[in-house]
Amino acid sequence: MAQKKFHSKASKFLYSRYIAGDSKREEEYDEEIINAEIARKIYELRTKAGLTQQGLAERVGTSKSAICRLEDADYDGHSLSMLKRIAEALDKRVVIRFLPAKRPRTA
Amino acid sequence: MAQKKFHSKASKFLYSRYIAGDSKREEEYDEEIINAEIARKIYELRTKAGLTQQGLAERVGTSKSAICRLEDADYDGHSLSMLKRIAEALDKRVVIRFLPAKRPRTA
DNA sequence: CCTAAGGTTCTCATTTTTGTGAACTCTTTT
DNA sequence: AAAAGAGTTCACAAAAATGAGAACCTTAGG
Repeated sequence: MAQKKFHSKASKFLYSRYIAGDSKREEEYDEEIINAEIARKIYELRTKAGLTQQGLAERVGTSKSAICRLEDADYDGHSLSMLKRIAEALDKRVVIRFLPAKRPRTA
Repeated sequence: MAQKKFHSKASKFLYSRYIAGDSKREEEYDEEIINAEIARKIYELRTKAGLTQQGLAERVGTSKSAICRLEDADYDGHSLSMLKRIAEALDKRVVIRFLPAKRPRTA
């Protein structure tokens, strides 16, 4: 039934970015990495909850295409309100933190 | 120069909510509490960085009134993109987590 | 082969968030 | 007292996210 496509996009993205060794522009990618991480987390939580995109969509009160969009690593439009809705639907809560900017510098 | 109004709103909000003993509807407030927390954190980070709303606004690339809005505990429109901009301006990074819904139940 | 489930992508109307300036309060400084 | 600095609030235009349906791909099953 399902496709063997895990969170392929997110992974692929993280890989290509991290391995690329583009260390000088890491900061620029930080933003995109956060998006990819969120996408992956949503995917993870959804599948672990045994839900299809359709199923989660119903719980959240939106459409499958909207869920799909959220699980796209390239999606840059995450809002806190949506994350909260997702979390609630999966019996989780969202926590936001401001941590010191990681500057691994020369790895 | 400044006003002696700390993060009064955030505090007031958290107080009134927590102390109210409205324990049966805590979940409903969870959402609002997150907003209040974000507002407080932004205020905290900004002042600790020795910046005025105007100063932070310039770094972020927006107006003082926009910053003021973000520090309002009742503001419900936080977007991840804005939080990332704020974080970047303050040399921080945003971390999002989905934690198990806290159900302190009968405290 | 045909069908259905799960997922992806596209488009577009609607809703929400952001940007901005103005007006106002309070406080400190000159 | 007047002016300037910091913060708040309001209103409205501009930009961005969401809602939703349709079309499409792929795999699993009958």
